[in-house]
Amino acid sequence: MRNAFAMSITSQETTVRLEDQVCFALYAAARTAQQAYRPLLDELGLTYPQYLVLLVLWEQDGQTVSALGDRLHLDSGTLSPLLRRLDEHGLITRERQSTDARRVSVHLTAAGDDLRSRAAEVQRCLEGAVPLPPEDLLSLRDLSRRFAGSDA
Amino acid sequence: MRNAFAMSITSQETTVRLEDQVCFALYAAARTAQQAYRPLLDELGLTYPQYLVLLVLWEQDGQTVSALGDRLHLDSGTLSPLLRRLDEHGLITRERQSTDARRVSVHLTAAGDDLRSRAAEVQRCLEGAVPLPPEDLLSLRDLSRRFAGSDA
DNA sequence: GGCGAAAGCATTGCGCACGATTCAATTGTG
DNA sequence: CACAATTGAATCGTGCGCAATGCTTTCGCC
Repeated sequence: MRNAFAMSITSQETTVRLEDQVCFALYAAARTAQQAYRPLLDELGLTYPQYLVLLVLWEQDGQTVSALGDRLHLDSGTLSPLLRRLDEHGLITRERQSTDARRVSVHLTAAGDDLRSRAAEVQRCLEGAVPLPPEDLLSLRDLSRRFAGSDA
Repeated sequence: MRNAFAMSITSQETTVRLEDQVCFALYAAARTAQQAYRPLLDELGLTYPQYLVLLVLWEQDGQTVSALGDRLHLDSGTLSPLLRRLDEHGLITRERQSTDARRVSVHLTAAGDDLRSRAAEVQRCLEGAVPLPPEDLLSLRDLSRRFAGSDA
């Protein structure tokens, strides 16, 4: 609103600066985070979204596709091919539920379960690499959650 | 290391909870931000990264591909096809510099410049839609910048 | 001037994200 | 029971993101 008058004069006036934008900062920070994970996850043959799926399955095995999607805020259009690749890599299996043949439950294989301890090492490697003090990380996490959780 | 013993008993012990992770919070928040922009940018025929490129060009026209990449933290593998689509949509033109034929400078067309005022409207629509108080948004932006800026 | 190294950009390949659509299976309703 | 509506997952098309590769151009250095 504040530049309403200036905007009416010439299009040169509406300077929306990139660096002022919260959304761009989030966009850049999220990609920075994934880049930090990449070299470590490469050794496990995982992408970051695949790692997140395993994280959810390690918490509780045998969840449905839509349950995974609820946790990760992803739909079947993203998860189905991702799960197919995890299946092809031998980390999970998928099977239609007998009680409701619409649902597909996702289960870890032994190989998928074995990655858990190696993934814990990934976490330890990254904890030391973050340049922000712990209290700022907590603030960043909580603010991000509130930002994202608002639409849920 | 703290769960090394427990880990040797059963793999159930290394619980890295998804919701505790800063990186997942950033990942989810960044996608939430893009989803907030999407319906508004759809009316302009833009994606969010395309909008960011135009934002940079509205600040200063005629920048090179690598200059845009520096601002947005994107490489030519991402920008080249994105710029080609903006070109095909008639919003920008690209031309090799005569002084240095390696460089390609990107210029707004009249149509690209006209989008500027409509984009300002997008900003105003979103400002009211964000559920966080302004001071929290500033905190989120600055923490995100520090998180991302550390690797620069 | 010649020539190897580096810069700048384009292309390719793969894996997300997401809207839209499709399809089977289930649920709800009369 | 019939049948319309809904649900759950898969598929498709488009557009990022990014590593790897290739190619032209420029620069550095002799």
